[in-house]
Amino acid sequence: MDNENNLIKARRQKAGILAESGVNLFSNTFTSPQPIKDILPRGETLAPESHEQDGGTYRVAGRIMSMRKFGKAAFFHIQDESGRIQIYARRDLLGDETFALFKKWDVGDIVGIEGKLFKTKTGELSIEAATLQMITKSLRPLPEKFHGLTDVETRYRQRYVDLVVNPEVRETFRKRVEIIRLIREFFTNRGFLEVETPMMQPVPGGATAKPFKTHHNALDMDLFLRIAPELYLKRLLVGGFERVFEINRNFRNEGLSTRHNPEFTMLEFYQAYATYHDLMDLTEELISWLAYEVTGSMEITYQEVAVDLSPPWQRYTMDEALVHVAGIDPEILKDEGRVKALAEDRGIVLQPGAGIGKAKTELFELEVEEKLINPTFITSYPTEVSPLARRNEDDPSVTDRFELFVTGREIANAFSELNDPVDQYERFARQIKDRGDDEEIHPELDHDYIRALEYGMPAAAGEGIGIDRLVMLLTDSPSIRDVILFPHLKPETGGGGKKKKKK
RNA sequence: GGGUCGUUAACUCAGCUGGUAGAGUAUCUGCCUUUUAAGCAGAGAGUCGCGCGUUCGAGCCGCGCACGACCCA
Repeated sequence: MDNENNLIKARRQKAGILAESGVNLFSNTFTSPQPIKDILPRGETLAPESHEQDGGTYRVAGRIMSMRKFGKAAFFHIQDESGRIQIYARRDLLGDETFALFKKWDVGDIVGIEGKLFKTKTGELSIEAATLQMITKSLRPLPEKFHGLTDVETRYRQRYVDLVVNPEVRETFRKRVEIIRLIREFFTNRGFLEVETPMMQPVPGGATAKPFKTHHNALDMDLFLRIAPELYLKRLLVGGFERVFEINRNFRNEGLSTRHNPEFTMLEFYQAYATYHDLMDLTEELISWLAYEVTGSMEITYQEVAVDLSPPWQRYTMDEALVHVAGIDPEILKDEGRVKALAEDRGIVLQPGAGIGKAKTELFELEVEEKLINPTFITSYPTEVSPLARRNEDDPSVTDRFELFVTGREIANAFSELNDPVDQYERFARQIKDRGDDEEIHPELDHDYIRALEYGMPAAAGEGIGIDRLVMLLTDSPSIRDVILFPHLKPETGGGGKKKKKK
């Protein structure tokens, strides 16, 4: 072990001494401790420097987070999942032999304590240890108690340490769990069925993105990690499930950033006999409710910017947004040539085949998106950029689609679904024909999906909400890596001496 | 992919104009039975991310690489 420093050596030595004295360093006999949180209220009526008279013995287990040793006594804090409490250990109560072994305990060890409750003269509720048990000896020192662990790289790579020492990180991930639980509750209460569809797909579809490729050996066939569950969920509408949702991972083989992880969690839901207007109402209700449940208010702060999630939310067509938010003359929007000229004037490079719809979308992304701080629905997306959405009945150049933006970021994407198999086939075929060597568009057509549509899919609306970005918003987290327990990082091996040591 | 910044003890960080490595916490030893970042005295602990170069001499200057952060595409 060339990576051991003197701190780890000291701990190994202490562990050795304890083991020679008959201490089990990894015991599993201290069962069913009480949650620390349940004990804390008993301190409310206790006076400083007094013992609880009729409380009996308490039994707690957790990790030692601080240690103040004296010659013949010590104070330390232990932390379990629910909270933290101070323990007082004194030699005259524990006996010379036990106390001598106790002196080999370190911050980071996981231990079990039994004893009576009392309050110190400074008023802190504490347990006076009557018995002590080593449960797990820790061989690595925890980060320093005052500054804690702040190096983001180490925090992401060694999330287990981050979780031990940074309570706000534990809180963020508890909130993430709560948000997902509430989403399930919300949809289940509205008659939606939670389903699981393939993560490994022979033809990846439902989005425009580069997929990860894998291989099934026994079948000797390539498979792709899904970029979206959409086409399978809509097959379920064909099958007669009228309201379905799925919360699971999508995988996209693209760059990493504060907003992109190669695997990310998506909520997708589909409702038969509904339109995208219904989904706007539903989305408004869902997210404002989540904010209230999780943060206690619909008015939140994200990275020091105030965001009001109270309904109703602003709704603009893309053209309206270009006029009202970007300040573009509405006359220009009527003319393909002038829109393209404006786009090029703003530095946008349009592909040869691009039409007015693509140009408007590019202008929107450049001039409007980041200005949409409070939740805003953008509707009437050009058909050109919406291969799976239903055309608007009055204006076939746009689709019955919306995207939701909050703090300048896309949070949701929804549309009334295209269910005409002929139209869908033609759009797929055109995409494939025009794909060139674009890896974001799969060269094979999903014939089975077309076949499903030919059986008839009820009119429906569907939506996807990026859970990670939603959790970022509701937990005020600046990076997607702050809301994913184990975000993807490059391997830490290689020349780096520091990295090697941390391994 | 491009730019900027960062990487020094286990953790958090200093390190001047290039002159041979520092602090606090943690660790070890001694004292200490109501502490709260406990205290007092002492000690040990480093491949300065990696490599090449410039130089009498590099943590510091140059080039390349790795990893990370932020911004841009």
